[in-house]
Amino acid sequence: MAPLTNAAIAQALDELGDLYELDGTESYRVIAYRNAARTVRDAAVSVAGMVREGRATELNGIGRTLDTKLRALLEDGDIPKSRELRSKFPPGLIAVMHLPGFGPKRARRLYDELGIDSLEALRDAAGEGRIRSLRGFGAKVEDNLLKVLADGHDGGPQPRILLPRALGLAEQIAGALAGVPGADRVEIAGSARRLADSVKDIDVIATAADPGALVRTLADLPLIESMGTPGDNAARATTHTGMKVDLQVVEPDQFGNVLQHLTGSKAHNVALREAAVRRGLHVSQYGILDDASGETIRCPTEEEVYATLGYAWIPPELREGRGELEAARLDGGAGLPDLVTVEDLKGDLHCHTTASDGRASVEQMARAAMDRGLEYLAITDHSASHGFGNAVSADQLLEQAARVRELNATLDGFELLIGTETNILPDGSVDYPDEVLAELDWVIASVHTSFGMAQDEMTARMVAAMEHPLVDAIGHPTGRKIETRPPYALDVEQVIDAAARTGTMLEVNSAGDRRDLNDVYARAAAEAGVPILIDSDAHAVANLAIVRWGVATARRAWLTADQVANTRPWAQFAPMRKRARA
DNA sequence: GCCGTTTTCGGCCCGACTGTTTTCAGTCG
Repeated sequence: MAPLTNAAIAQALDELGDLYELDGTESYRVIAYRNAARTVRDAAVSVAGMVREGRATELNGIGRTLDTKLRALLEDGDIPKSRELRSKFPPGLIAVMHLPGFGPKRARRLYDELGIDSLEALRDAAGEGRIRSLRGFGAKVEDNLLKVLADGHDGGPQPRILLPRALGLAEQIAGALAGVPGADRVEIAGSARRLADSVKDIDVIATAADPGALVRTLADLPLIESMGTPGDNAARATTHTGMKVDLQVVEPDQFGNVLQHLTGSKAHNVALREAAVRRGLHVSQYGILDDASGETIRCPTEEEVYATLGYAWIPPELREGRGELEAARLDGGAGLPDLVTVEDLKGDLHCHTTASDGRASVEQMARAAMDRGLEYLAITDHSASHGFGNAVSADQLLEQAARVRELNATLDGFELLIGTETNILPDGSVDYPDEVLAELDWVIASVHTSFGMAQDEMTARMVAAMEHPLVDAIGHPTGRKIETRPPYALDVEQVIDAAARTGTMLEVNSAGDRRDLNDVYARAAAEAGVPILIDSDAHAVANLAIVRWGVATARRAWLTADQVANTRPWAQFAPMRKRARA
């Protein structure tokens, strides 16, 4: 049987949590399953492997009971308790439970009292007015339910907006509000501020002499489609693209508390508050209640919030409950990393031109890179067997190499490199002859075909490519597309090991729908000593700027400038290439 | 179910909102 992926294990734990919740078990057990599922999903190493080695309880939130259940899952393909509870509740009930406004209690009563076992049965019952007959349910619940179903909710996770688009909206809104006379501080909070892969809604927090003016300005913005009923100090709006926007205008003396609270993440805040309780402090968005004095400490800035709790200020990108609190402790923490910035980047090692599927010439890309202040740029058009855009034959590539070298000779203080993004074929070979690759300055190898291979085959394919002495780096190593395509089946742990062993760099591709490696894997790779690249993969001049998103992922991966290879000047980067070390 | 600078037992973040209710349960972030 194929080894279970972390995603599959996490799904099994979430399912059992759902079933326990329907069964009415105590809530802390359900929370424990959700926490464990999250830990497994975020793990950079194979959890199945850890279970087999008897090390699963080293993972945060996995104890002896869960270890036993995971063993059963790996050995028999299922958890006995899951099997038992599945026979007790119809599968459609979990979807009912996950509808907005519903939960385990309501789903259970609908099942027990009306026999509702699916979304279809629920829709029928609501249409016939049977829901409102139940005690505790009324006409409003029924109306809202029909609306939710009409909106296409199916009890699954709601689609999220990619960060570039969401942050673009948020920055427009915050910028407009900051320009209102009397507006003081205006900040974006939430997952957009943490630069997460995707965002559900936008939170904006402000201080202002005239809060009403901010609310009115928000309502009048062209990108706003509708407003909920605005209060004096808060409003909820919806953009034409369907994004929810929450604005809160708060008192200056608790701005830090609110900003910290609304930036999250939930996991970070829970960990922060649990640690605070042990020290007699209770954290909320309104302040920090000190048990000893009975006083509530209000903080104008986030720095004061963290300092009051005994921590250095923590960059939002790190607030995911992944060890940042321990590192930030003022009394003996290891210290937080000095995170890489866009300004640290000295070169871009992955871009395309009209030779393959780009929209600009070599010269245009080079000039644009120089205008951005970069010191080097590698032209890496797609290779001979590429299926879309123009395929570049070996001869064409060599001709392009000559042109690039000629142009490079005319560029003062800039290194224009000729490279390629060569395809990794299913057998792990690449699609140019070695003699051609040897003529180049730089080679990225990427998978663009046969995504459906089994994990061991795909891993072997990737490792074989890394064994190639002329492959300097692997592009978008897991192939995921955020919100639309899962990564291909890949043992990333093995890929990282092979990268470290062979001296192959791993890319964090900056495309807003890729950001691949992701934050978890990029962190693991850097910790294993693998040099990380942050590349634009630009297909047009303007796209060179999207390294912003790659840097965002790198920061969420705790990366310092030193761990990112292309923060170095060319003279230091050049000898790091595998071809220069042979 | 997990976990330990009070604890191997007894805790486990904090508050808002909604809809249904005469005081609160359930859900959400």
